[in-house]
Amino acid sequence: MAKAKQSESRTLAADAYRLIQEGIRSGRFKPGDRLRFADLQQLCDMSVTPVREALARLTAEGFTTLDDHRGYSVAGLSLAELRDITANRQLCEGEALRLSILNGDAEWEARVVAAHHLMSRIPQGREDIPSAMREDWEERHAAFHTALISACGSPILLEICAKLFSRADRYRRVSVSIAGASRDVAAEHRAILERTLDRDAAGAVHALRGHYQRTADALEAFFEVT
Amino acid sequence: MAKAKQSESRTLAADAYRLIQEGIRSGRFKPGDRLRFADLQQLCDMSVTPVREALARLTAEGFTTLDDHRGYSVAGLSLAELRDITANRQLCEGEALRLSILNGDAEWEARVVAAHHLMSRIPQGREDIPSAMREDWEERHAAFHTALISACGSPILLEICAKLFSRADRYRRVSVSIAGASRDVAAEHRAILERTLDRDAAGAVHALRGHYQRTADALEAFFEVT
DNA sequence: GAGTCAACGATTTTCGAAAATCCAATGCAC
DNA sequence: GTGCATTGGATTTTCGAAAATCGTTGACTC
Repeated sequence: MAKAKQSESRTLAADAYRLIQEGIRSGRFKPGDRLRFADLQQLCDMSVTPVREALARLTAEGFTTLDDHRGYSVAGLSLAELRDITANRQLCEGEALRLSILNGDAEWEARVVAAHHLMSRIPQGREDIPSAMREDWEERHAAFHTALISACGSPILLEICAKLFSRADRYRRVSVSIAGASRDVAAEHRAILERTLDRDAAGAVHALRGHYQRTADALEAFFEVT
Repeated sequence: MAKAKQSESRTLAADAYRLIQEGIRSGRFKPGDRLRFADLQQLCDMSVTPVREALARLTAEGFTTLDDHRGYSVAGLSLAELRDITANRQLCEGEALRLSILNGDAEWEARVVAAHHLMSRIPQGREDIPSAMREDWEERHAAFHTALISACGSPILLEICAKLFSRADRYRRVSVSIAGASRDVAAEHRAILERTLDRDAAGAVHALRGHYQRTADALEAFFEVT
């Protein structure tokens, strides 16, 4: 009887979800890898049922794929998908940002400024910072982008954006080493922030779309080589 | 030992998914209803595991909601959500249609024309047609809208649109009786078709957005009364 | 009478094993 | 040697029961 202690969450299935997702995002499980239940049960220290539920959720979010009676695998990465994700993020987050600028109040502005500040306190481009710090930056980076669109007023749009963000995350992590090389990411973020606070919707959306485009281009260059 | 015969699909979980979704869309399970495993097991004639997997999928798609340790319920319907779904369909399907017009070839045009023809052969506005026929029309209606955007070149966008479509479907079914009352839905579809074949992207997108707006308005009127 | 707490019943969640399915390897006919 | 059916092992999928959890009832105190 495996006696997993349900450390942080309310169900074992939720723990399994986190563990497996982490394994995929960190690269422990590589694209295309088959995910055997026996292995995952051992990793998560629990029975098959919660693992199965976790995989169902991960599949719905595009992290894994399911072949009937052949089990689950880690979803593959491809240039085509990277471009597709980018295009849809530009569309959806662009619109969400536009709506936020239209609807957002002073509290929203405060959230955006605060999130940006937290992110700017950690240098991202440097190579020598410990990975724990990098992890921290990723988190604050995500928080900044979430704050930007948080006043759009559309729960569904926010959900779509969140899913696209976490899907894009896998691509970002593949190529951490080259990410900040020749770009001034901080300046791009500042530009988005300034135009947002100026309530310049068109300018802010343009800056955001450009930001994503440059991120995708950098990753694409990395992919070509590999 | 329940011996479900796995009629059409490759796994029992897939059968359960279909059965429960049908139960929700048909109104057998009403918004807010709690979905007890005991009931669903009896309905589907299978054990708890595949039912659980089906509910996980349905939850990811917005048909049901999950409270930890309190089980699943049918997602509620609300005016706010209807408006939200409509707005996002206008955004996403609008863009998908624009891209399709940009990229689509003659084969795509043929698919669109064919789908429209099939749909136009069934009168939708009439009250006295059997529900089986109405079911048929719904199917062809969905096929028409799918065909319109099928050449957009973005699998992710197509997936988003499909999910939004099936979510909107629940609202449509609540109010079948008033649907075609004071509108000429067929004319709206024709307008979309014509502008699409003319490769008039802006016009086609405008017509599509208007189509969804009017659909939502009609449903909204129904909701207000109820 | 209002409030707290323990025990119960209903329900979900998880388990470990059985059944079903797939893939690869083997044997056989031609 | 090639093609086809068959068997075996590995893996997924499903089962039925046990464990955990929640909401409620009822008793008890203040």
